Amino acid sequence: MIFTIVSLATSMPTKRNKNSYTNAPPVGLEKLQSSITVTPSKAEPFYGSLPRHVTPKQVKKVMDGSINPFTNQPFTAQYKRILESRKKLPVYTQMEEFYRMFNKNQILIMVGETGSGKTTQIPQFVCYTDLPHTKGKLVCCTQPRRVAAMSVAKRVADEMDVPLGKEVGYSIRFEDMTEPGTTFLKYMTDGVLLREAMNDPNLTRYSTIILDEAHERTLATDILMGLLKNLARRRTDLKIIVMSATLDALKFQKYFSLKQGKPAPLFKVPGRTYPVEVFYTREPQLDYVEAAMRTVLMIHRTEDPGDILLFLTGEEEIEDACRKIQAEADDLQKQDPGSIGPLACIPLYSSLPPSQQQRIFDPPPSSRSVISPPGRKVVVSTNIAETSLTIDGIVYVIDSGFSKQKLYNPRMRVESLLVSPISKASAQQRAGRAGRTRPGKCYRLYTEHVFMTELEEQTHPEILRSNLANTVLELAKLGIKDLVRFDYVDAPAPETLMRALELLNYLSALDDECNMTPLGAIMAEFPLEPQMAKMLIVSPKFNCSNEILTIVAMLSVPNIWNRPIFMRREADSAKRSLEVPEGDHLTLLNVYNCYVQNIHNKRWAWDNFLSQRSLLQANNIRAQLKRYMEKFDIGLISTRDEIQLYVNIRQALVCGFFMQVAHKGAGEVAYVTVKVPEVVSLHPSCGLSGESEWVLFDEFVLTGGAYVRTVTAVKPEWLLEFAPKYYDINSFPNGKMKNALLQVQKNMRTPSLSIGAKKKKNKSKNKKKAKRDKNGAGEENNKTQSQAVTGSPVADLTVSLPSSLAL
DNA sequence: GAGCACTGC
Repeated sequence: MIFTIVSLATSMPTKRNKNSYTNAPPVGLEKLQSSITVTPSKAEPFYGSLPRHVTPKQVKKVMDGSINPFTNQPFTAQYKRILESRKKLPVYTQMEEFYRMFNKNQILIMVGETGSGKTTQIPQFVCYTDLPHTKGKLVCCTQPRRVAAMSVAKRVADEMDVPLGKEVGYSIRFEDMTEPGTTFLKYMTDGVLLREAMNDPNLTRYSTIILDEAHERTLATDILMGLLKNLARRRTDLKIIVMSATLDALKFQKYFSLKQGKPAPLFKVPGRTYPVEVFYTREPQLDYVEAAMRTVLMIHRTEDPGDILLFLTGEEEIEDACRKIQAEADDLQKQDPGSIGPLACIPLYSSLPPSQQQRIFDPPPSSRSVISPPGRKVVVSTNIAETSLTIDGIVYVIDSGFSKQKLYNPRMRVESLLVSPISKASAQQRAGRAGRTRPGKCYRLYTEHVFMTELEEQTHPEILRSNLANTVLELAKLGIKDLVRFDYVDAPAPETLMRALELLNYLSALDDECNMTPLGAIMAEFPLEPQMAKMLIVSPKFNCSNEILTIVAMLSVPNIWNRPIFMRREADSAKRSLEVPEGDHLTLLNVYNCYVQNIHNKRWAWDNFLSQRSLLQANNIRAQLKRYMEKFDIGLISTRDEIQLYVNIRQALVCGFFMQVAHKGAGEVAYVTVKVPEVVSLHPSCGLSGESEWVLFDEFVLTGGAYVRTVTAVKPEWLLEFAPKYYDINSFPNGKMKNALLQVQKNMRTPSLSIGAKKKKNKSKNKKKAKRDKNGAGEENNKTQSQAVTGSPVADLTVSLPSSLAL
């Protein structure tokens, strides 16, 4: 494979640039510092200052002073030390420009590349002029990830010389490190701010809201942008800063334009990274995994010391590549130990246990002898290393050009993962990972032509790739009635919105005019998918809310089953011993109960091939949801008799998941999903024993084939009884499914028939009818889909509310 | 008889 050097990655400043930051402070700053006279221990450094009228000169004076203006305590030596390093950040040198723009404008777009210091400094700058503590307000800064919110808050607390959780804090799910009345600068995940908006649409607590990493376009950030743009008109005192990477700036400037045709002002700060040389292949590569392996070995043989980061798409691919690279590199070294050093290949993906993930920070292997060259570390990673994790010492990046991306198919109502080409922005981000500690190289396993002509500029924002049921419910709770005309940065497909509305209507969360029902208002408060929220809220009616609470928590965490490659048989047999024959949902309940019984046995999870991390997380989520249940006075109820309990649970499942049901007629091989017919198989991990004509499932996955995963057997009578609106038989296309349901309905009306007789009758009738209906069923299906969207009056609204709810 | 890209409440 031949690479050609084509370009230096754009927007990477040269090394000289960097030195100018570290060695010599900008002229203006130097002058200013020497002219500052430190006022000795004056009690109020901000005495007489008005919020938003503080000048940069005053700010610098206070920063360089001896008294912390926010606590009136003397600054520590650590503060002074950190301040000196802060002064070297690119953003610090543009403080005056920032204040000029911030004081003059309500909305500001800010662009700052890696290393500019925007995430740590801008919120502090804002505090120095906003003086939120003087008016009982807060400044907040959102992050897409929990870890970032926590670690940045810690850093900024140190920089401001205050304990974390006091003046500076953070708020993430399960953890609120703030002190009401004291905290005035709060880092938080975007999801938490969105939750706060649901209870206070004016976000009155905040004087300034900063959305960081807006270019990542998470669902929560996108919705927040829409809300804030609107809120800015109602609350003219609120200031908004949207921070992003360069490429998206103009889009955000136009979106946040307050006056027609006048884009929002842009504040731009250069980054501080090293140049990265980019190489492309001359020819397209048919097999990128193979090409990647050859490139790793080529670098190892011929390039200077420095670690390698290789981007592939998923766990299996990564483990496979690691084994092969390791084997080949070991061979090479054996053959020629004098000129080739040892190589350590380390996999990285999110489902890896944390101890394994830590390995990426190990130093490269040391050379075996004095004459042999130094060792090299190769990290083979998913996209997790693109944004979430930073590895120091990476000099070479190999970019396969692919990643797994979530896609939503509104017609099939299925979210699935698909290996897809990355965007230019993503390719640039990957390349940048090579230039964090010194100049680096990036090898792209595709041609420059492909890069220029075939890659999209940006990765499609999440809002265009997701099932929006949850988002639509949140918007409804936020009082957004007209979803189609909501001011999205990028509007989702109308069909996706229709699907969400349809689901919420069937769940009785929205009425036929799309008004939120009392039930919907409570559902929106739960941090759950609408199906699960509904199921949990109605579960006291079935005397099993205690158990449904557990099941919902277990369904909210990543896969709990460990299955190590060399111990599959043992893992499978351990799983079998925990399985409940009626269905996987009951198995999850059983696993959780066993986990709690053995909570003091640290080896229990390990011995049973279960993920300790997922079980712990389920326990956390269960506790949080339990608090919500108490808040809404939803009773925790159990049923003593286990047989009855299991029936009750399966009935409660139907109340949430009646749209996720598949049917297999007698004598048929495959299951077919209801209403929108798709042929599906039970996922091999499914523990359901025996034949079950009707099954309810949690997930529909498209991997190789169409599978349903986490499956429980249900009775068709329950479908008709607990979801009469969806199972309105007239809305079904003629065919086997309709006949089966008609038969069930008939039997429900004539309960005098014995069970045995019922079964016989069913069978013979179904067969005859099935033959008649064989033709033309496909056409009918299409009709049903469009009918389903309009829907009929909410028949089961009254049934949906638990009697314990006084509404 | 298959496989959880990555986040978040």
